[in-house]
Amino acid sequence: MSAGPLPTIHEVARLAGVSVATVSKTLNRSGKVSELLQARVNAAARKLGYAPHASARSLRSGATRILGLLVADLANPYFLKLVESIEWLSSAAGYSVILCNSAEDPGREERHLAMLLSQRADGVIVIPTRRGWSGRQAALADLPMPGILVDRRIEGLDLDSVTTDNVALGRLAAEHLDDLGHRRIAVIMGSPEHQIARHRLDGLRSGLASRGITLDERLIEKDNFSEAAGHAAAMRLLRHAQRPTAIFATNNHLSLGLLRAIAESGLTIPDDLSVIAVDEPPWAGLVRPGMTIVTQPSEAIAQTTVSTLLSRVSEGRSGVEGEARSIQLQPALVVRGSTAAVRT
Amino acid sequence: MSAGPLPTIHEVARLAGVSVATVSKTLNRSGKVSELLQARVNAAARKLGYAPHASARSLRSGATRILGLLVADLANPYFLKLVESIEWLSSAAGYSVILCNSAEDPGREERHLAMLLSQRADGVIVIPTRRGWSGRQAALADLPMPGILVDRRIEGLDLDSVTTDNVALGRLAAEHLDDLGHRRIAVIMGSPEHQIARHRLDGLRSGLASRGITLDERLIEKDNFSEAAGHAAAMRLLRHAQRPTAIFATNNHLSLGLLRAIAESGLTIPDDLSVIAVDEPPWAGLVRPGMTIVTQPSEAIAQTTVSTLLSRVSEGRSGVEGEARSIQLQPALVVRGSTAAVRT
DNA sequence: TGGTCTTAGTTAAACGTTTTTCTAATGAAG
DNA sequence: CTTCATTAGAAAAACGTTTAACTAAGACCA
Repeated sequence: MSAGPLPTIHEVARLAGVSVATVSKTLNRSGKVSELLQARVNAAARKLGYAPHASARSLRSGATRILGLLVADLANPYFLKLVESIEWLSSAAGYSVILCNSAEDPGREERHLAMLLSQRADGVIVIPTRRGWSGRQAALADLPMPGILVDRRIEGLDLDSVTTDNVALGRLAAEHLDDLGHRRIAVIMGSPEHQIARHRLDGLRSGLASRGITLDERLIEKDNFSEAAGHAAAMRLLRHAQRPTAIFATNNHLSLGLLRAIAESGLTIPDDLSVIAVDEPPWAGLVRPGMTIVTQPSEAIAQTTVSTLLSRVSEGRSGVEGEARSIQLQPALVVRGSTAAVRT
Repeated sequence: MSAGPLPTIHEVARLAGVSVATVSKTLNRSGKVSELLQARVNAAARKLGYAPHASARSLRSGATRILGLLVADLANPYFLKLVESIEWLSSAAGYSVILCNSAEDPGREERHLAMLLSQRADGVIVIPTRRGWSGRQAALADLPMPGILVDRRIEGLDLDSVTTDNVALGRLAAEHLDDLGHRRIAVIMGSPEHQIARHRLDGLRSGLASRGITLDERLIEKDNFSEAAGHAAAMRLLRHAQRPTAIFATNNHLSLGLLRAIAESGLTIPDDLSVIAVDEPPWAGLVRPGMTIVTQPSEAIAQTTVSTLLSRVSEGRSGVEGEARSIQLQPALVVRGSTAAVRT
């Protein structure tokens, strides 16, 4: 915070003894400029510490090289991983990222979207809030720039999307538990209105069914996605007359609550109970025998998201409409010590 | 992604039957416009779905209403909390945030800084990387917009800063452990070159000293800040001939490693060992008796940061130089079950 | 009545780029 | 020696705002 006003392209041009057009062409490597003048221009620019004015540039050129990243909930470690990767990839591709946290509040989400529109972001990546989309798909559909949904899809909205195959995720858990001989399997599923939770449960159910096992509906705990809810649900399950031999927690918060409940009950994993969770929480190392998990391919999701969006961006706003790509990526099973063969 | 080109202020003006100046004044509530015309303008703007072009606006007005947020390491939960709060407060104040993660890489940090300069952010918030600042303070000092350092300070750089009083933090830990009668106190401090770690250690040492206790230098484990380092250090301490009765881990990653080591050793907290950590990690609930911690006031830090920066912004670039404010906020002790009176 | 003050509104300049159009110079071809 | 392309570079227009400078119309006053 010392220098006065920043140098403009005109001052660079004057110092180099050329026209502003030549400076622009040199700095952008567009058009033909002789070696000699290029050298003079570059020297002048360096000497003055010239930094092109992004607003002026985008006003004229129509591109901002800014991406909007609208996240439903930054506190969710899985979303955070996505944010990290997306920021990394975007900046590698020469784009800056405006971060917006909607904190699961549709109102904030809408305001942020309006801001990104005013900002003329070249593209918008949206991890949408769980609720409040019923009447507001329009806000996204009418966006004049390319947009892409991540992790959660919005029903009835014709937009590119990248998500985990959550049915497959549930099925992976089912197959693993069956392989270990489990029959009394419980699920802490979170909110039954949430599409993702439903898909995971469906996957589990159908996976078990295809092995000839019927999921006991009384062992499905539904509530919300908080740690407290996970804890409460776990407590109910553990007090059950016939305790389940395995529990599937469909989300990070829930599994944290589950683990706390198990610790408080003095039970031992996996001797008394097998546990399988979703995604690698940062504290996975704390669970003694290691956590068996089904993971979403966050890296690949980020990568696909950014490359799909950027390809739409370069297609131009004239990109052929009505053929939204909806990409599903496959989860993976990571077996560690928290699941074991059922005691006979 | 449906509508064609976005409407400009001219089209709003034409539809409302007024001049563009009148539209501008109405929308910005600057200058005098009659009720009648205001109504016509607002109606026209709404009808067309007009969203002012931020680049054009800032080109002319000189302000972008964008803040740059340069974070040393997004994966650090404490920094993440700061990011969340800062984004929240900024957006409440009408500013958008460009998020940059330097991932502790000075090179990335420098490139991001250049980008924020080009972007003409109105202000820049920097949580600087640990290393690589020796020769590069210039990059920050020469920034033509207000900047502010958070969490870490850079020696010899005359810039506003908001940090935790880390000496006080160490002292809090010292007093608590002394109150419980601990004498053999170990520290897992991370890198000794890191100012923050040094301050915390200094605080612990001086706190103990003022109670007449000398910190055993052989129980100070120095390495880096990774979980692995924390684990290794803990293992060494636990194997010590005379095991310490309490361990102070100065950072989130380190305490995670420490807890893992304790779990693997089959020791019980706090019966065999008291543990005190810094900051509330998301998995604090997993530790059975609850974690005793010294917390940094992340909310207050974010608040102070944003308000200080924004006041600098409104002071204008002519803000009186050379009187950088360096603000220190006080940590707090949260006593839970992981510390207990030493066994006699 | 004629002059001066306000006031609501318009006109036009300016912000710093990119890009289209134009110019002058060089060289090749006839 | 013309004529015609080709080329490197310059001049100028344009992007969409804000804002300074201007104008016309009342209102007020002597």
